[in-house]
Amino acid sequence: MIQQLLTEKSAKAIELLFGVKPAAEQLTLQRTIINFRNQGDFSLVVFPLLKLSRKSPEETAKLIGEKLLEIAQEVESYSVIKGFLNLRVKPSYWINFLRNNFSVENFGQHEKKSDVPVVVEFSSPNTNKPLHLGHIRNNLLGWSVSRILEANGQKVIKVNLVNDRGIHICKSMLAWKLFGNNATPESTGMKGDKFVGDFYVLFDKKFKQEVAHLQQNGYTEDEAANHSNLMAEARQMLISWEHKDPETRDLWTKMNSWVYNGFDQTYKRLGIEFDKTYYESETYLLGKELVEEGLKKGVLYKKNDNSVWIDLTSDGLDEKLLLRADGTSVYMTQDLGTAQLRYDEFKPSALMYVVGNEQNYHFDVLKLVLKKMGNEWADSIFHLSYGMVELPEGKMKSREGTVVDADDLIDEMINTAKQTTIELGKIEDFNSNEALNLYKTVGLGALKYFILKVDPKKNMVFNPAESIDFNGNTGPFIQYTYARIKSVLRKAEGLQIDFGKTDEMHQRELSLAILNYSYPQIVAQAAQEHAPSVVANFLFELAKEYNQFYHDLTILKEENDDKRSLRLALSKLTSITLKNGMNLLGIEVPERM
RNA sequence: GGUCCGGUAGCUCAGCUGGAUAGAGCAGCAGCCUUCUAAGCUGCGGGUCGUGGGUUCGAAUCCCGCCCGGAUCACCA
Repeated sequence: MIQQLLTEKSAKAIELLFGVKPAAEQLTLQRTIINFRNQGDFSLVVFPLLKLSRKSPEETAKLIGEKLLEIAQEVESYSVIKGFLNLRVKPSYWINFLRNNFSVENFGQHEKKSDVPVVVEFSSPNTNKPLHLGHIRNNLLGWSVSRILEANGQKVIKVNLVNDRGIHICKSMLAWKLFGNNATPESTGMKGDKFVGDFYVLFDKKFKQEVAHLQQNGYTEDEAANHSNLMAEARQMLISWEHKDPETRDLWTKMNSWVYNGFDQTYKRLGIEFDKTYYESETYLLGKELVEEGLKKGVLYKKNDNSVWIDLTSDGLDEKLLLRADGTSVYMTQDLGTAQLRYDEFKPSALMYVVGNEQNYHFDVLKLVLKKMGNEWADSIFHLSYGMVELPEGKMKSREGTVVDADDLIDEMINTAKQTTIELGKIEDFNSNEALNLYKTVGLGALKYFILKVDPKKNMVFNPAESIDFNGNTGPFIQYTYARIKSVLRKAEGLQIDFGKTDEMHQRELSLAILNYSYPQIVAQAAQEHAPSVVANFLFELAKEYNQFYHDLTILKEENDDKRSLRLALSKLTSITLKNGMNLLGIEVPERM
């Protein structure tokens, strides 16, 4: 890596000049800022070195620059501006890099690191309502982070944990039973998850009516809720379910299968799949044994009513319930159990959970409880906490009907892509199938990029009133750049790429080469930070750089064979980098658009 | 109230392991297609980086106080 090499040689130069080896933190080598790119490619900051040199910044920089010309064959020239030593790397270095990499299809893929997998859990929907924009962010993040880890040579197991049981599921079941008239998704022509979701909403509506009615008869709000027949029936249904009552179980199986059918369609459209799906109905009893164990070890304790707790106050958290007085488990108990299950099953190097930041506390507790019970592997638990997607006026609220439905949004994006494409007159020679594929690719590309370009940690704002852009820092911009390059490459087929004795490069060529060169480092950084946004922002920069290159220089019409070869190689490599990078975001890239 | 996260241009976001004159995109204005795809390129206007202190040769970036916004502190999941 050239940065590392230049840093090492600089250290050497300093040692030779001033007789002292500089500390690592005294050596900052950065990409030369854009305004001074004509002066060099990388810059060494000399201020921290003045203590060693005991000379002015300018003089120090000059001395180091001269010395580097002697001892670093990669350095072509230097210039000094204020306290910055700008170094120009010999073009032959980049040419050599291009020669070796310009047609490497898996450019950016790191070598396999180990067979020990990382387990990534994401999506984890409830089966009582359809997926919405928040789920989309979760799914895209989980998918993309998995791809990024894979690109870094790690083995990844993508798992989904479906929340398919509980009182909320019983609510939609009960509503269907009481008010559904045996309707089905087939009989109504509805998507299964939407169909079931409507009954969940219906339950809530009927329940509120009942409560309001009771309140009119003199009950307080709390009393009314407690006297609700509907709620009592839902609770009874949960008990029946837990007793494996056949009729209840049949209804449950039937309605869940409708939901899964709907989810599968959405996952497929998003291009997402899992290696393994867990169901809470099968795992919700796990964790009780762990609690027994914890009691024996004295890590947990029982209160008078027989409920089981852990005291985390000494760690700055609170007391946390793990088993109710009646011995039933809570969310935390289940999660302890599934974590243990997953650890036993895969012996992974890390257990990753892609879950919204509203659950930060939950995961702090989860990790701590496991740790206190003596599980060293608890340290490998990583909560990939992401921010909420909000509307300009704040949170999405189902009550106010402001929740942005996943399918609707996808439809809308594909539709906009269609309109835009037709307006621009891009598809005269496309057959209908090609055209449909293009709309899908571009529409989803816009949506996915829009979401993934934002730092996962941060909340983000989505304004339904403005459609997601197709120009500027967007997915379609990058896709367009790719298609543009492919068009050039198609026309260049048969041309020999052979850059014999090219020894000088245009600034645009240089920048493009260096950006591509840094892509593998970007992939590593994205993995380290668990941030697809790192890749997204890089790709935008690269696409922008290519468009400038494309605008300023000719490629096919260049008559000098060496220059044309260099530009074709740069084009080819850029297309590969764009494609591979977009792939890490789960975004497809069209050959023409 | 405790804990955690955030506050950068009208809007959406980069930059945050300290380094050069704080960057993009959108929106606005002005240009560039008989030339490899104009979903592109170029230019203009737009900033007390919430605020007050501190550390440093140097602070949007690190530390402390305060203000504002959000999340969370459930025998819901």
